Amino acid sequence: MQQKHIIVTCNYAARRRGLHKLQLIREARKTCPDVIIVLGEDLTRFRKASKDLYNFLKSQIWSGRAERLGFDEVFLDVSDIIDFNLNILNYNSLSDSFFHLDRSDPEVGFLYDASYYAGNTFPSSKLKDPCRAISTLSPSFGTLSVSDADILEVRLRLGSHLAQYLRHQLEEQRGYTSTVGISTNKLLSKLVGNVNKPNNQTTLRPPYLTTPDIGQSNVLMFMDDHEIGKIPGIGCKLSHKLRNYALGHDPKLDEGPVWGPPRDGVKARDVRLHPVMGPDVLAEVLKGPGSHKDTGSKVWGLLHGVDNAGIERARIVPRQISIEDSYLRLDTLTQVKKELYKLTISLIRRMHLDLTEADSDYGIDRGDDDVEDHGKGSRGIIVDATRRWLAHPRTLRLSTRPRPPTQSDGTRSRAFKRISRSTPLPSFVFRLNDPGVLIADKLVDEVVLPLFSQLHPEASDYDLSLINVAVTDMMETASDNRNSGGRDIGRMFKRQDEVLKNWRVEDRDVAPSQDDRNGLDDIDRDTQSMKSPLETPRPTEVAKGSEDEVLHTQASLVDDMVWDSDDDGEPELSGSCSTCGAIMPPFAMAAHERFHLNPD
DNA sequence: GAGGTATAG
DNA sequence: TTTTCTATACCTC
Repeated sequence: MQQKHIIVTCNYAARRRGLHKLQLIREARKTCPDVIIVLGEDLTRFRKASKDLYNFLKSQIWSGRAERLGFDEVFLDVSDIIDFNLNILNYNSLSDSFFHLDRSDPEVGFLYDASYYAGNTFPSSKLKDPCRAISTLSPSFGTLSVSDADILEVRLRLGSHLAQYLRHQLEEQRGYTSTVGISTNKLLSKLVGNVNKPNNQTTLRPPYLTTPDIGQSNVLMFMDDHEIGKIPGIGCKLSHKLRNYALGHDPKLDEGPVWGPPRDGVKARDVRLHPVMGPDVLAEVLKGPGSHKDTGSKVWGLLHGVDNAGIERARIVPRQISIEDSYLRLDTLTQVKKELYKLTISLIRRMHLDLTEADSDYGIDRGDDDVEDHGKGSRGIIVDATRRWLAHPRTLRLSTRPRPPTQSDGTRSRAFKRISRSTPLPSFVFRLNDPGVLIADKLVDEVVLPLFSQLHPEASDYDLSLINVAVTDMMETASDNRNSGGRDIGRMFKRQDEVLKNWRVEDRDVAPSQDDRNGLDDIDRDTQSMKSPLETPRPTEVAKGSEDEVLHTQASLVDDMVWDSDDDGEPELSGSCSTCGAIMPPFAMAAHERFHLNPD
């Protein structure tokens, strides 16, 4: 798929032929003359497919904990499902197990063989040893002290079967193939998902701890062989510093333009086993602008497969929406105005697509927020008084990337940084029955151009390689509950009175003044205390998807470890739906039941 | 709050 | 040409 002069992404067939992401078009054609390149400028379809993928996967799990990573990956926390099935597992007949997918309906689920893993494992099992570790789980299970390692073994097996089931459902019901990793946290499940791709799944086998009787931890073994830069959370800056350090260079004496994979061969083990290495040394090595406070211990954890980050529910609305374009040359005000106008039109359209929904009672609708079809043409900005805003951004930001001035000594400065200015977003952009073109026009004149002048005060002393226009600082309208999985709804309703003071949820609603906003800031979940997966090993799955055809379908399943059933913060004033288990205030249940009866 | 850095797909 | 177009979290001031 092409953007500008670049192949931005390609499917596995193309990769097998030697193509890769961010490759120049001409290179790609040379490598693979019969390549089919499609323009990939309009991502509307992909956004929609991504949303569909996410909603589908989320609908299959109990916890509501489904987190997106990009368009095509989803982490799922399925701990509760695994624990439920673990508790009712009959160890005398593992081969004839039934996996329950519904707490209250024992008919819902599938048959499976709990004496082995579904799909691949890492390390791969040469010989199928179906009964390993299970011998210790005797019929007297209840009175025996079963080791954490044995429980983890079974939980991961269950996870592997659930993953296989979900992948099958995804293919049957949605037509997406997928790749999945199953482990106890996001880091491990994502990485182990890479072991067999595409269209496959891999479970990271125990032991997760190194012990005298069991032996070396598979987690360490697995992590140790990873290139330092392949570890999620260690990007090019950190890996560069780590490489320099591990190779014995004085970080200050680092020289040479480090580009591409500069120096290879530095693995996680090289850093981990480096003399005197530890969180403090790492903190020292990695410190610098842009690194966060905790970098040392964070990276030290990553090297050991430790990742305490929980799986976060996706938000109803994004935190920001931005539209950008890059240019070979952009240095006149006339050109700039034209581009700002184009970007602003796009931005308004995206705001309507992603920040509004069809109006409906209780905010519990049939999920039909498909305004996409109306929003396509460049002038086709939706004008629809029956829609309402899900969130009002309060800030508009304009960023540019000035082309670095060529130095007199011929050396081109490498700095390629963005600069930005922001300002409150005027409320006229929320008028749903004004033509978008007029809104964009007004916005450019009154807000965007002044911002541009702030960024570039000299009338014609700029050469821009990029412009970005963004809206940020979303104020969500609290009557929507669809991303809460039921958990926060009690709290949201408690706040509704205050919220309604500020927001007209109708056609002409206007953003409240900044002074008026009440306690919406801490609408986030209570902070949970989390344990290290290695201290308390419990299975997690990550599913990633195959990158086939049009759709990148990476779904990551993470089976718990973060949430215990006793602290999920459900509000007291709520009932739960007998069909789907969603938690909601009693008065919302009637409408919710109608939703089940009439799904589309 | 404002502006910038780092990371990811 | 460290590139494309986004999105997020977190840093300092």
